[in-house]
Amino acid sequence: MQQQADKIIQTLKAKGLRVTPQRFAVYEDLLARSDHPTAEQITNHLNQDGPTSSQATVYSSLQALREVGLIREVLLEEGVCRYDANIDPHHHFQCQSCGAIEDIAWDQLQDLDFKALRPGLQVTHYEITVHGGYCNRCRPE
Amino acid sequence: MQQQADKIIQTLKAKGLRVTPQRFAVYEDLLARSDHPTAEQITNHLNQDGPTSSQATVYSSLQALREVGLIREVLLEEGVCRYDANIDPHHHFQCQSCGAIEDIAWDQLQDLDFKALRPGLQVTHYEITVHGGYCNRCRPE
DNA sequence: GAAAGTTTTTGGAAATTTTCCAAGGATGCT
DNA sequence: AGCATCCTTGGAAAATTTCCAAAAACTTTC
Repeated sequence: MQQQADKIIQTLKAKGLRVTPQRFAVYEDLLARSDHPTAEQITNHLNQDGPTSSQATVYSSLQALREVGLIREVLLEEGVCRYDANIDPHHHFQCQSCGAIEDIAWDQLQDLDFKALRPGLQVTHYEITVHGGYCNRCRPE
Repeated sequence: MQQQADKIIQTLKAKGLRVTPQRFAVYEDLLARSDHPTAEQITNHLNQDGPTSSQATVYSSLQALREVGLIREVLLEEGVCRYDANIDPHHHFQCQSCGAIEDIAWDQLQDLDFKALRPGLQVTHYEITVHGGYCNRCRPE
């Protein structure tokens, strides 16, 4: 695990961010989970064994990490901004029963052809959101 | 335009909603524009020539219209919930310069094949969000 | 390794957006 | 028209995010 910590430190430094315990913790937490937590969920998780990061710091850290491209937002529900440390291109699936979000690997869906779009519209990035079905936990038997 | 108004009234009634001036106005406004406005933008637009709908009513109307499936949310920016009266399946394009959102007709992108997804995951709906390029207003030169 | 110069953290206040509430008003049915 | 129900309203409340100035921490420099 020490190697993992070193790698996080090197990553943060490489992006020009100072390595503080709070920022480290936010990024480490996001890297370790795949449930696309909200800022509040991250704050609670970090502080569950004694206070380590204030609310304002978590927001600030998330913003800093997002600005340098280490994490990104996932917006699938009204009024809920979730975060994801998986910055490789990928798609999302949301369970229609419990709302859980899981990743869909990029190569599980074929590449799209944008030739039919109106001229002059050059695509830099796209993403597919899939609704329906049930996640592992909600699967009916 | 009278026919358009009658049609809106019939549509609302058919969904079991009472036709009030405020609810009519919210739906009419959304039908008439394609810029995916926020609740605040709708409120301001409706009240620009004298007060017609309170803030709470606009939110309430939007919620009622969404519950019966006449409008839907569009979530592309953090903390911003936009609304769209186009409920036919379609995709969205967001201009990377000004953030404007425009629709992409469903048949301009090929249908996706979900065979590669894990078993048991039946897809009920999906949607593609395209970032990049420039909208008509931001087109360079 | 201490001082200097930044950047970051913090708690609390403030801003923003959305929801709640109870009262009065409007709508659709008979 | 009368009635039951649903809707609107202003204001308060809730929920989420940002701002602020002071204190603390990180990095660099000497």
